[in-house]
Amino acid sequence: MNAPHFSTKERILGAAETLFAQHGFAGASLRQVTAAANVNLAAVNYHFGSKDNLIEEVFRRRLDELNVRRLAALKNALAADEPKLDHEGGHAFMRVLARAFAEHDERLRKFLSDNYGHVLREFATAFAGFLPHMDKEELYWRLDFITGALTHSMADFGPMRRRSQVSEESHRERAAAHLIRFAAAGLRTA
Amino acid sequence: MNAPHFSTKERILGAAETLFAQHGFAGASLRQVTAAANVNLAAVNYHFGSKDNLIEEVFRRRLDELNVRRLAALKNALAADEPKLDHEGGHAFMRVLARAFAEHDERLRKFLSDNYGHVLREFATAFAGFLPHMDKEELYWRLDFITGALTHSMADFGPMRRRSQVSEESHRERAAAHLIRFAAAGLRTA
DNA sequence: GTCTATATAGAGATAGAC
DNA sequence: GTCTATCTCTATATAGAC
Repeated sequence: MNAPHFSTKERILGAAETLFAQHGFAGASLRQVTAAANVNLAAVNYHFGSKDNLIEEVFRRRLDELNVRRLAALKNALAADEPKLDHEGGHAFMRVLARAFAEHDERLRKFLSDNYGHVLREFATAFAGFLPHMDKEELYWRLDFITGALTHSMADFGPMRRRSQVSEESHRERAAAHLIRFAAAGLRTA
Repeated sequence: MNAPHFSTKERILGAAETLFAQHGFAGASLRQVTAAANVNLAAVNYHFGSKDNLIEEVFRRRLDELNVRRLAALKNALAADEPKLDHEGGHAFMRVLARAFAEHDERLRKFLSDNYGHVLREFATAFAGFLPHMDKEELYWRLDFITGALTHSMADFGPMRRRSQVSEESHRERAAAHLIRFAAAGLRTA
Protein backbone atom coordinates (compact mmCIF):
# COMPACT_ATOMS: atom_id res chain seq x y z
CA MET A 1 0.00 0.00 0.00
CA ASN A 2 1.40 3.34 -1.01
CA ALA A 3 0.78 6.28 1.27
CA PRO A 4 -1.31 8.77 -0.66
CA HIS A 5 0.83 11.60 -1.96
CA PHE A 6 -0.59 15.05 -1.75
CA SER A 7 0.14 17.67 -4.33
CA THR A 8 1.66 21.01 -3.41
CA LYS A 9 -1.73 22.63 -3.91
CA GLU A 10 -3.47 20.21 -1.58
CA ARG A 11 -0.81 20.56 1.08
CA ILE A 12 -1.17 24.32 0.98
CA LEU A 13 -4.95 24.09 1.29
CA GLY A 14 -4.70 21.74 4.25
CA ALA A 15 -2.17 23.85 6.10
CA ALA A 16 -4.10 27.03 5.32
CA GLU A 17 -7.32 25.56 6.72
CA THR A 18 -5.64 24.60 9.97
CA LEU A 19 -3.79 27.88 10.42
CA PHE A 20 -6.71 30.10 9.41
CA ALA A 21 -8.82 28.22 11.96
CA GLN A 22 -6.20 28.81 14.63
CA HIS A 23 -5.15 32.38 13.95
CA GLY A 24 -7.68 33.87 11.59
CA PHE A 25 -7.25 35.00 8.03
CA ALA A 26 -5.25 38.09 8.86
CA GLY A 27 -3.44 36.39 11.73
CA ALA A 28 -1.97 33.51 9.76
CA SER A 29 0.71 34.53 7.29
CA LEU A 30 1.55 32.86 4.01
CA ARG A 31 4.96 32.16 5.48
CA GLN A 32 3.41 30.13 8.28
CA VAL A 33 1.19 28.36 5.81
CA THR A 34 3.93 27.39 3.39
CA ALA A 35 6.25 26.37 6.22
CA ALA A 36 3.56 24.07 7.66
CA ALA A 37 2.82 22.66 4.21
CA ASN A 38 6.52 22.14 3.55
CA VAL A 39 6.41 24.04 0.29
CA ASN A 40 8.10 27.15 -0.96
CA LEU A 41 6.65 30.54 -0.19
CA ALA A 42 6.30 31.43 -3.85
CA ALA A 43 4.10 28.39 -4.45
CA VAL A 44 1.07 30.15 -3.00
CA ASN A 45 1.18 32.88 -5.56
CA TYR A 46 1.87 30.44 -8.34
CA HIS A 47 -1.09 28.19 -7.52
CA PHE A 48 -3.60 30.68 -6.15
CA GLY A 49 -2.50 34.12 -7.27
CA SER A 50 -3.05 35.83 -3.93
CA LYS A 51 -3.86 35.23 -0.29
CA ASP A 52 -7.48 36.27 -0.86
CA ASN A 53 -7.90 33.68 -3.57
CA LEU A 54 -6.35 31.05 -1.33
CA ILE A 55 -8.94 31.86 1.35
CA GLU A 56 -11.75 31.40 -1.14
CA GLU A 57 -10.34 28.07 -2.27
CA VAL A 58 -10.22 26.83 1.30
CA PHE A 59 -13.98 27.29 1.41
CA ARG A 60 -14.71 26.08 -2.08
CA ARG A 61 -12.90 22.80 -1.55
CA ARG A 62 -15.16 21.77 1.33
CA LEU A 63 -18.40 23.55 0.59
CA ASP A 64 -18.91 22.27 -2.92
CA GLU A 65 -19.10 18.70 -1.73
CA LEU A 66 -20.70 19.47 1.62
CA ASN A 67 -23.60 21.34 0.09
CA VAL A 68 -24.34 18.56 -2.36
CA ARG A 69 -24.60 16.26 0.64
CA ARG A 70 -26.69 18.76 2.54
CA LEU A 71 -29.19 19.12 -0.24
CA ALA A 72 -29.40 15.35 -0.66
CA ALA A 73 -29.92 14.98 3.09
CA LEU A 74 -32.66 17.59 2.95
CA LYS A 75 -34.37 15.74 0.13
CA ASN A 76 -34.27 12.51 2.12
CA ALA A 77 -35.47 14.25 5.26
CA LEU A 78 -38.43 15.70 3.38
CA ALA A 79 -39.51 12.11 2.78
CA ALA A 80 -38.26 10.28 5.85
CA ASP A 81 -38.22 12.86 8.67
CA GLU A 82 -34.91 11.77 10.16
CA PRO A 83 -32.59 14.73 10.67
CA LYS A 84 -28.89 14.09 10.45
CA LEU A 85 -26.31 16.76 11.11
CA ASP A 86 -23.62 16.84 8.52
CA HIS A 87 -20.21 18.06 9.51
CA GLU A 88 -18.00 16.77 6.78
CA GLY A 89 -14.68 18.52 6.46
CA GLY A 90 -13.58 18.06 10.01
CA HIS A 91 -12.97 20.16 13.00
CA ALA A 92 -10.60 22.67 11.45
CA PHE A 93 -13.04 23.52 8.71
CA MET A 94 -15.88 24.13 11.17
CA ARG A 95 -13.67 26.64 12.89
CA VAL A 96 -12.74 28.31 9.63
CA LEU A 97 -16.43 28.55 8.81
CA ALA A 98 -17.16 30.12 12.17
CA ARG A 99 -14.42 32.62 11.52
CA ALA A 100 -16.04 33.55 8.26
CA PHE A 101 -19.07 34.65 10.28
CA ALA A 102 -16.90 36.66 12.63
CA GLU A 103 -15.06 38.40 9.82
CA HIS A 104 -17.47 40.99 8.62
CA ASP A 105 -15.37 41.23 5.49
CA GLU A 106 -17.68 42.16 2.64
CA ARG A 107 -15.67 40.36 0.00
CA LEU A 108 -15.81 37.06 1.85
CA ARG A 109 -19.49 37.48 2.72
CA LYS A 110 -20.35 38.11 -0.89
CA PHE A 111 -18.35 35.14 -2.08
CA LEU A 112 -20.12 32.80 0.35
CA SER A 113 -23.53 34.30 -0.23
CA ASP A 114 -23.20 34.22 -4.03
CA ASN A 115 -21.93 30.66 -4.16
CA TYR A 116 -23.73 28.95 -1.32
CA GLY A 117 -26.65 31.16 -0.33
CA HIS A 118 -29.12 29.04 -2.25
CA VAL A 119 -28.55 26.09 0.08
CA LEU A 120 -29.55 28.18 3.08
CA ARG A 121 -32.64 29.39 1.26
CA GLU A 122 -33.72 25.87 0.37
CA PHE A 123 -33.51 24.85 4.00
CA ALA A 124 -35.50 27.89 5.11
CA THR A 125 -38.19 27.06 2.57
CA ALA A 126 -38.34 23.48 3.74
CA PHE A 127 -38.76 24.54 7.36
CA ALA A 128 -41.46 26.98 6.36
CA GLY A 129 -43.24 24.05 4.73
CA PHE A 130 -43.07 22.02 7.93
CA LEU A 131 -44.27 24.92 10.07
CA PRO A 132 -46.89 26.56 7.86
CA HIS A 133 -48.61 28.43 10.70
CA MET A 134 -45.52 30.10 12.03
CA ASP A 135 -44.90 33.76 11.37
CA LYS A 136 -42.10 34.07 8.82
CA GLU A 137 -40.06 36.54 10.81
CA GLU A 138 -40.30 34.41 13.90
CA LEU A 139 -39.10 31.39 11.89
CA TYR A 140 -36.15 33.22 10.37
CA TRP A 141 -35.04 34.46 13.75
CA ARG A 142 -35.15 30.94 15.11
CA LEU A 143 -33.17 29.51 12.21
CA ASP A 144 -30.61 32.24 12.77
CA PHE A 145 -30.36 31.30 16.46
CA ILE A 146 -29.83 27.68 15.49
CA THR A 147 -27.09 28.72 13.09
CA GLY A 148 -25.40 30.55 15.93
CA ALA A 149 -25.72 27.64 18.35
CA LEU A 150 -24.46 25.19 15.72
CA THR A 151 -21.51 27.31 14.68
CA HIS A 152 -20.54 28.07 18.26
CA SER A 153 -20.67 24.50 19.48
CA MET A 154 -19.16 22.79 16.43
CA ALA A 155 -16.29 25.24 16.42
CA ASP A 156 -15.57 24.44 20.07
CA PHE A 157 -15.93 28.07 21.09
CA GLY A 158 -17.54 27.39 24.42
CA PRO A 159 -16.61 25.38 27.47
CA MET A 160 -18.20 22.11 26.25
CA ARG A 161 -14.96 20.88 24.80
CA ARG A 162 -14.17 17.33 24.00
CA ARG A 163 -12.50 15.40 26.79
CA SER A 164 -9.43 13.53 25.75
CA GLN A 165 -10.98 10.11 26.44
CA VAL A 166 -13.82 10.70 24.02
CA SER A 167 -13.13 10.38 20.30
CA GLU A 168 -13.85 13.36 18.12
CA GLU A 169 -16.41 11.34 16.21
CA SER A 170 -18.48 10.43 19.24
CA HIS A 171 -18.09 13.89 20.77
CA ARG A 172 -19.65 15.35 17.63
CA GLU A 173 -22.46 12.87 17.67
CA ARG A 174 -23.23 13.64 21.27
CA ALA A 175 -23.13 17.37 20.58
CA ALA A 176 -25.43 16.89 17.61
CA ALA A 177 -27.91 14.89 19.67
CA HIS A 178 -28.04 17.61 22.33
CA LEU A 179 -28.37 20.32 19.72
CA ILE A 180 -31.19 18.59 17.87
CA ARG A 181 -33.26 18.23 21.07
CA PHE A 182 -32.63 21.84 21.98
CA ALA A 183 -33.24 23.27 18.53
CA ALA A 184 -36.36 21.23 17.83
CA ALA A 185 -37.98 22.43 21.04
CA GLY A 186 -37.02 26.03 20.41
CA LEU A 187 -38.20 25.90 16.85
CA ARG A 188 -41.60 24.38 17.55
CA THR A 189 -42.67 26.39 20.56
CA ALA A 190 -45.64 28.71 20.18
CA MET B 1 -23.45 73.03 27.41
CA ASN B 2 -19.93 71.95 26.71
CA ALA B 3 -19.39 68.93 24.51
CA PRO B 4 -17.72 66.27 26.61
CA HIS B 5 -14.00 66.10 25.87
CA PHE B 6 -12.47 62.68 25.64
CA SER B 7 -8.96 61.97 26.74
CA THR B 8 -6.39 60.49 24.40
CA LYS B 9 -6.73 57.19 26.20
CA GLU B 10 -10.50 57.12 25.81
CA ARG B 11 -10.33 58.06 22.14
CA ILE B 12 -7.88 55.22 21.51
CA LEU B 13 -10.13 52.73 23.31
CA GLY B 14 -13.18 53.82 21.33
CA ALA B 15 -11.44 53.64 17.99
CA ALA B 16 -9.84 50.30 18.87
CA GLU B 17 -13.21 48.80 19.80
CA THR B 18 -14.75 49.83 16.50
CA LEU B 19 -11.82 48.73 14.36
CA PHE B 20 -11.25 45.44 16.19
CA ALA B 21 -14.95 44.70 15.68
CA GLN B 22 -14.65 45.44 11.98
CA HIS B 23 -11.33 43.85 11.12
CA GLY B 24 -10.33 41.65 14.01
CA PHE B 25 -7.45 42.02 16.40
CA ALA B 26 -4.78 41.05 13.92
CA GLY B 27 -6.56 42.76 11.05
CA ALA B 28 -6.73 46.23 12.58
CA SER B 29 -3.36 47.91 12.90
CA LEU B 30 -2.30 50.40 15.53
CA ARG B 31 -1.80 52.85 12.71
CA GLN B 32 -5.47 52.57 11.72
CA VAL B 33 -6.51 52.87 15.34
CA THR B 34 -4.48 55.98 16.08
CA ALA B 35 -5.52 57.59 12.82
CA ALA B 36 -9.20 57.01 13.62
CA ALA B 37 -8.70 58.30 17.14
CA ASN B 38 -6.83 61.34 15.86
CA VAL B 39 -3.89 60.72 18.11
CA ASN B 40 -0.25 60.03 17.48
CA LEU B 41 0.93 56.49 16.81
CA ALA B 42 3.30 56.52 19.76
CA ALA B 43 0.42 57.28 22.13
CA VAL B 44 -0.66 53.63 22.15
CA ASN B 45 2.61 52.44 23.53
CA TYR B 46 2.77 55.29 25.98
CA HIS B 47 -0.69 54.64 27.43
CA PHE B 48 -0.99 50.87 27.05
CA GLY B 49 2.50 49.50 26.56
CA SER B 50 1.60 47.13 23.73
CA LYS B 51 -1.13 46.12 21.34
CA ASP B 52 -1.97 43.08 23.46
CA ASN B 53 -2.51 45.24 26.51
CA LEU B 54 -4.71 47.58 24.50
CA ILE B 55 -6.87 44.62 23.49
CA GLU B 56 -7.28 43.62 27.12
CA GLU B 57 -8.24 47.14 28.10
CA VAL B 58 -10.93 47.23 25.42
CA PHE B 59 -12.57 44.31 27.21
CA ARG B 60 -11.91 45.48 30.73
CA ARG B 61 -13.52 48.86 30.14
CA ARG B 62 -16.88 47.33 29.23
CA LEU B 63 -16.91 44.07 31.12
CA ASP B 64 -16.18 45.43 34.56
CA GLU B 65 -19.34 47.48 34.55
CA LEU B 66 -21.41 45.06 32.49
CA ASN B 67 -20.77 42.16 34.81
CA VAL B 68 -21.73 44.14 37.87
CA ARG B 69 -25.03 44.83 36.13
CA ARG B 70 -25.38 41.23 35.07
CA LEU B 71 -24.91 39.92 38.57
CA ALA B 72 -27.34 42.48 39.93
CA ALA B 73 -29.87 41.48 37.26
CA LEU B 74 -29.38 37.84 38.19
CA LYS B 75 -30.00 38.64 41.84
CA ASN B 76 -33.21 40.45 40.94
CA ALA B 77 -34.30 37.68 38.62
CA LEU B 78 -33.80 35.10 41.36
CA ALA B 79 -36.46 36.97 43.31
CA ALA B 80 -38.71 38.37 40.60
CA ASP B 81 -38.47 35.93 37.68
CA GLU B 82 -38.32 38.60 35.00
CA PRO B 83 -35.42 38.00 32.60
CA LYS B 84 -33.91 41.02 30.95
CA LEU B 85 -31.14 40.79 28.39
CA ASP B 86 -28.36 43.21 29.06
CA HIS B 87 -26.33 44.47 26.15
CA GLU B 88 -24.63 47.49 27.55
CA GLY B 89 -21.62 48.67 25.63
CA GLY B 90 -23.24 48.91 22.26
CA HIS B 91 -23.10 47.16 18.99
CA ALA B 92 -19.37 47.42 18.38
CA PHE B 93 -18.56 45.82 21.69
CA MET B 94 -20.89 42.87 21.05
CA ARG B 95 -18.96 42.23 17.86
CA VAL B 96 -15.63 42.50 19.62
CA LEU B 97 -16.89 40.02 22.18
CA ALA B 98 -17.97 37.62 19.45
CA ARG B 99 -14.55 37.92 17.92
CA ALA B 100 -12.99 36.95 21.20
CA PHE B 101 -14.84 33.64 20.90
CA ALA B 102 -13.64 33.16 17.37
CA GLU B 103 -10.04 33.89 18.25
CA HIS B 104 -8.82 30.75 19.86
CA ASP B 105 -5.93 32.77 21.22
CA GLU B 106 -4.93 31.22 24.53
CA ARG B 107 -3.75 34.47 26.04
CA LEU B 108 -7.06 36.22 25.42
CA ARG B 109 -9.07 33.21 26.56
CA LYS B 110 -7.16 33.04 29.81
CA PHE B 111 -7.57 36.74 30.44
CA LEU B 112 -11.33 36.57 29.95
CA SER B 113 -11.72 33.34 31.88
CA ASP B 114 -9.59 34.51 34.81
CA ASN B 115 -11.30 37.86 35.11
CA TYR B 116 -14.88 37.14 34.16
CA GLY B 117 -15.39 33.36 34.35
CA HIS B 118 -17.05 33.60 37.75
CA VAL B 119 -20.01 35.47 36.27
CA LEU B 120 -20.66 32.63 33.85
CA ARG B 121 -20.43 30.12 36.67
CA GLU B 122 -22.89 32.02 38.82
CA PHE B 123 -25.42 32.00 36.02
CA ALA B 124 -24.93 28.29 35.43
CA THR B 125 -25.48 27.62 39.12
CA ALA B 126 -28.64 29.71 39.13
CA PHE B 127 -30.04 27.82 36.14
CA ALA B 128 -29.20 24.54 37.79
CA GLY B 129 -31.23 25.72 40.78
CA PHE B 130 -34.24 26.48 38.59
CA LEU B 131 -34.00 23.14 36.79
CA PRO B 132 -33.02 20.76 39.57
CA HIS B 133 -34.12 17.62 37.75
CA MET B 134 -32.14 18.24 34.61
CA ASP B 135 -28.98 16.32 33.93
CA LYS B 136 -26.00 18.61 34.45
CA GLU B 137 -24.34 17.81 31.15
CA GLU B 138 -27.57 18.40 29.26
CA LEU B 139 -27.96 21.76 31.00
CA TYR B 140 -24.43 22.89 30.23
CA TRP B 141 -24.81 21.98 26.57
CA ARG B 142 -27.98 24.00 26.38
CA LEU B 143 -26.44 27.02 28.04
CA ASP B 144 -23.60 26.77 25.56
CA PHE B 145 -26.06 26.69 22.65
CA ILE B 146 -27.76 29.79 24.04
CA THR B 147 -24.40 31.53 24.29
CA GLY B 148 -23.81 30.74 20.64
CA ALA B 149 -27.25 31.94 19.56
CA LEU B 150 -26.89 35.11 21.61
CA THR B 151 -23.43 35.94 20.37
CA HIS B 152 -24.31 35.20 16.78
CA SER B 153 -27.47 37.29 16.73
CA MET B 154 -26.27 40.22 18.81
CA ALA B 155 -23.14 40.54 16.71
CA ASP B 156 -25.26 40.69 13.55
CA PHE B 157 -23.51 37.71 12.03
CA GLY B 158 -26.54 36.25 10.36
CA PRO B 159 -29.06 37.51 7.86
CA MET B 160 -31.45 38.97 10.46
CA ARG B 161 -29.94 42.39 10.22
CA ARG B 162 -31.53 45.57 11.30
CA ARG B 163 -33.51 47.36 8.60
CA SER B 164 -32.72 51.01 8.25
CA GLN B 165 -36.20 52.10 9.35
CA VAL B 166 -35.90 50.35 12.70
CA SER B 167 -33.82 51.95 15.43
CA GLU B 168 -30.96 49.95 16.87
CA GLU B 169 -32.62 50.04 20.27
CA SER B 170 -35.87 48.50 19.13
CA HIS B 171 -34.13 46.03 16.85
CA ARG B 172 -32.24 44.73 19.85
CA GLU B 173 -35.36 44.50 21.93
CA ARG B 174 -37.13 42.57 19.23
CA ALA B 175 -34.17 40.22 18.84
CA ALA B 176 -34.07 39.72 22.59
CA ALA B 177 -37.78 38.90 22.72
CA HIS B 178 -37.38 36.29 19.97
CA LEU B 179 -34.31 34.84 21.61
CA ILE B 180 -35.93 34.55 25.03
CA ARG B 181 -38.91 32.62 23.63
CA PHE B 182 -36.61 30.32 21.68
CA ALA B 183 -34.09 29.76 24.45
CA ALA B 184 -36.68 29.21 27.16
CA ALA B 185 -38.38 26.48 25.14
CA GLY B 186 -35.11 24.81 24.25
CA LEU B 187 -33.89 24.97 27.81
CA ARG B 188 -37.00 23.53 29.43
CA THR B 189 -37.78 20.69 27.05
CA ALA B 190 -37.47 17.16 28.39
C1' DG C 1 6.34 23.58 -11.34
C1' DT C 2 9.66 24.91 -8.00
C1' DC C 3 13.42 27.51 -6.44
C1' DT C 4 16.31 31.96 -4.72
C1' DA C 5 16.40 36.54 -4.32
C1' DT C 6 14.34 40.73 -3.86
C1' DA C 7 11.02 44.67 -4.38
C1' DT C 8 7.87 47.21 -1.72
C1' DA C 9 5.05 48.12 1.87
C1' DG C 10 3.41 47.84 6.33
C1' DA C 11 3.69 46.22 10.93
C1' DG C 12 4.87 47.07 16.31
C1' DA C 13 7.85 49.29 19.13
C1' DT C 14 11.13 52.86 20.95
C1' DA C 15 14.49 56.90 21.52
C1' DG C 16 14.77 61.35 22.45
C1' DA C 17 13.33 66.33 21.51
C1' DC C 18 9.85 69.38 23.15
C1' DG D 1 1.88 63.78 27.66
C1' DT D 2 2.76 64.30 22.84
C1' DC D 3 5.57 64.70 18.92
C1' DT D 4 9.02 63.19 14.90
C1' DA D 5 12.00 60.01 13.31
C1' DT D 6 13.59 55.65 12.98
C1' DC D 7 14.79 50.73 14.21
C1' DT D 8 13.72 46.16 13.20
C1' DC D 9 10.90 42.74 11.67
C1' DT D 10 7.56 40.69 8.88
C1' DA D 11 4.22 40.84 5.40
C1' DT D 12 2.58 39.95 0.29
C1' DA D 13 3.99 39.68 -4.09
C1' DT D 14 6.98 39.06 -8.12
C1' DA D 15 11.06 38.42 -11.34
C1' DG D 16 13.81 35.35 -13.29
C1' DA D 17 17.02 31.15 -12.97
C1' DC D 18 16.58 26.22 -13.19
